[in-house]
Amino acid sequence: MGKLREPLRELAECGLPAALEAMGERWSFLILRASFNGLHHFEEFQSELGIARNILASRLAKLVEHGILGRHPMPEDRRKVEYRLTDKGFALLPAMLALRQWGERWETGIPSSPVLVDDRDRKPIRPIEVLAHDGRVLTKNDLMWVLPEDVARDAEAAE
Amino acid sequence: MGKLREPLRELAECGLPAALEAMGERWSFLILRASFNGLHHFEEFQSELGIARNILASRLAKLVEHGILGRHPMPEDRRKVEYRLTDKGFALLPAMLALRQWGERWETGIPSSPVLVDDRDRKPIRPIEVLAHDGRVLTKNDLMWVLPEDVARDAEAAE
DNA sequence: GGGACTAGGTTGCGAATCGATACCTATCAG
DNA sequence: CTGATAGGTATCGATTCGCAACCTAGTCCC
Repeated sequence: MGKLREPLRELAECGLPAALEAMGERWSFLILRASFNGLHHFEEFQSELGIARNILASRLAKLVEHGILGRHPMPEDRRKVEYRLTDKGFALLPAMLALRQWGERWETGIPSSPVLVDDRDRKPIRPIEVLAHDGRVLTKNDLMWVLPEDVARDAEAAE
Repeated sequence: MGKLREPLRELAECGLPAALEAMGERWSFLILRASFNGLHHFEEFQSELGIARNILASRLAKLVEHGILGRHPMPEDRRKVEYRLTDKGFALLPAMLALRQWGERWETGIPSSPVLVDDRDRKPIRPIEVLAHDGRVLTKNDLMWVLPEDVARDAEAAE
């Protein structure tokens, strides 16, 4: 990726700041992970994560506000509220996995548990990687940043 | 992913907390993005991101300490220091892209710029997704969490 | 060599955020 | 009615953030 012509001083618009606005706080990803793992209730998050109640309340509210979690009061026990991932929240799975996988590979060294598998054959998913249009795995020197207007048009049939 | 047998109360060990320890602060990902985009110097980060100088100094120090950025004093102008991504830092690219892509899709709606392309054909990379062992794209209902000991062994030849 | 300038920080201080703990309000079970 | 449970608030001290001013090498130019 040294292939960049000029340093591209203008980082310009990018979804990253927006994503960080929703997910940037320290506990947000951990709450999300807990959601992915099937936890739904305030007390479950609290005791699993050991987070302070006021912080948890405020993070849950923020995640709900951003449409990442849905807040569903339970009709059969009106003390209870279920927090469940929305589609938008679910769409954070690749980001969460990529981060987790990085931590596993470069920080802890120990394989995470539980593991996400394809339920067809129960084999673990592939590591999250950067792939080319045609599926090749791309590494450092295969990559290049360009402005959208310089992107090769997709000639559908082309080869 | 409702396929989970029991809610897996024990989230157990996972690389995520470790990753967040390194990258969990608000500016860390933005500094990283700037690095990916070819910025190398303190003043460049500062003026590009608009971050306070003391915060920038402390984030850079932390990223260096975690081995995500390397700090290289320049021999030909000894006032200057270059911060460059290490391999470990580079390995955060999928996480950064996944987050950015999520922000783009679910928050801003506008395509990010610059765009990362395969330098072979200049076509944009694929979106970051969860893939099965064999490359199929997996969605919500194809996924399942299991404990590592219950994972189907990789019979190499199998089908 | 001397003065101006530049790169990369550090220091101080007020404002916002975090975290632990205690408390509150519905609801439910017996 | 009584006690326990779920999901929060309120309070308060400890951190962290963000702005601005300042500092220190090293460089540039004459």
